[in-house]
Amino acid sequence: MSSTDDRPTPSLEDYLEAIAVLKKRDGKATVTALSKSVGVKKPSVGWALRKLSDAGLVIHERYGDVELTPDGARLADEVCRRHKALFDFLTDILMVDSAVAEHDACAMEHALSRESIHRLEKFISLVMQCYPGRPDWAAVFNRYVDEGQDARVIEGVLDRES
Amino acid sequence: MSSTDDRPTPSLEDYLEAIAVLKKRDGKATVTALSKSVGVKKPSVGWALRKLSDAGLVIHERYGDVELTPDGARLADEVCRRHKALFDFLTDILMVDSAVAEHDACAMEHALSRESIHRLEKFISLVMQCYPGRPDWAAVFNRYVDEGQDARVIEGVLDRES
DNA sequence: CCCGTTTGTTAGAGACGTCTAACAAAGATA
DNA sequence: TATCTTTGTTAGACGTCTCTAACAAACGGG
Repeated sequence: MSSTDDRPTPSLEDYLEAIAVLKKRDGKATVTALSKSVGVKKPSVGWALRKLSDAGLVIHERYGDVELTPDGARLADEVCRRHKALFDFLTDILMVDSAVAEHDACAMEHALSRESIHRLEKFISLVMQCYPGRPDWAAVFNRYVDEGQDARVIEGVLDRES
Repeated sequence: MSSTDDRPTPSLEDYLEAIAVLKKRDGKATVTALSKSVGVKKPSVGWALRKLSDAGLVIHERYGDVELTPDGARLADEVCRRHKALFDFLTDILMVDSAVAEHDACAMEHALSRESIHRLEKFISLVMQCYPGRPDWAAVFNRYVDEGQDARVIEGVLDRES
């Protein structure tokens, strides 16, 4: 029954993700950059940083840059992974327009349980590696998911079943 | 760029969906039933009904049952469709546990653009009808989406490309 | 027909997340 | 160093959505 775990609110996850992205892209995350990136005014960033700070997810001293704590970094990575999986699925598999996919991924990334995200990632990589599916897709995919096998093993399975 | 259109808030969409489901299941939607179904207290339902009523989506006279206006019914149907597509994808294709899928679908159903939902529905029906994919899945799927062809046509495409 | 139960509503409070307006600190430029 | 600009913070308001407590209408059995 533990599907969504305990996460920061969607809003706070957005800030967390933006901090991670900015740090990777620019080397640092400032209030102004966050404000632009998240699409809110600066006082809202201040509010969020206070919240994240209280939750032990960021370090932010007055007028300083924003740093992620280890917990914050871990959570930010998770959000980014969810975002990427959804975006990849939408663009690579459903072939949705990339701006729309970005938008949808942003909105959905807060709602995916660990179980679903895991299976979605597996699904994407399976489809990517192994376009030409064959009869018992369900069995193949299930095996892939359960055992985390790579493409070669799948190929064996497919051969066996085709 | 019109991807998400203008929708009621996620919260109001939940109420709208619940009304539609209850009307289908029980023949009517009462405040108490909505309260249980949505998982909020009755005054919250009252608040939502006021909002939906102001938006012209439901009719609700004091102490009476809730009725959907045509606009409300249309929107409710859209939400249900998004819910179903996500749920079907999670269960039938990703094979996520159905309780988890239900939970995730509920949470994501507010975030899918028309474009994505359309392609997702097509994808599901394609996979369902035509499990054994073949080489150029992308081309096949694109054609299917663009032209809304049924399984027989797809089979032709597949034959041509295998 | 009266009374208890169920159902629905009103009033008011409170968390979340945003905004504007005004101010304070830092940094650049002369 | 005095000032201008950029950046960040504070204070306070607002809209959404929820809750609890208290009350009012409707309903059903005696």
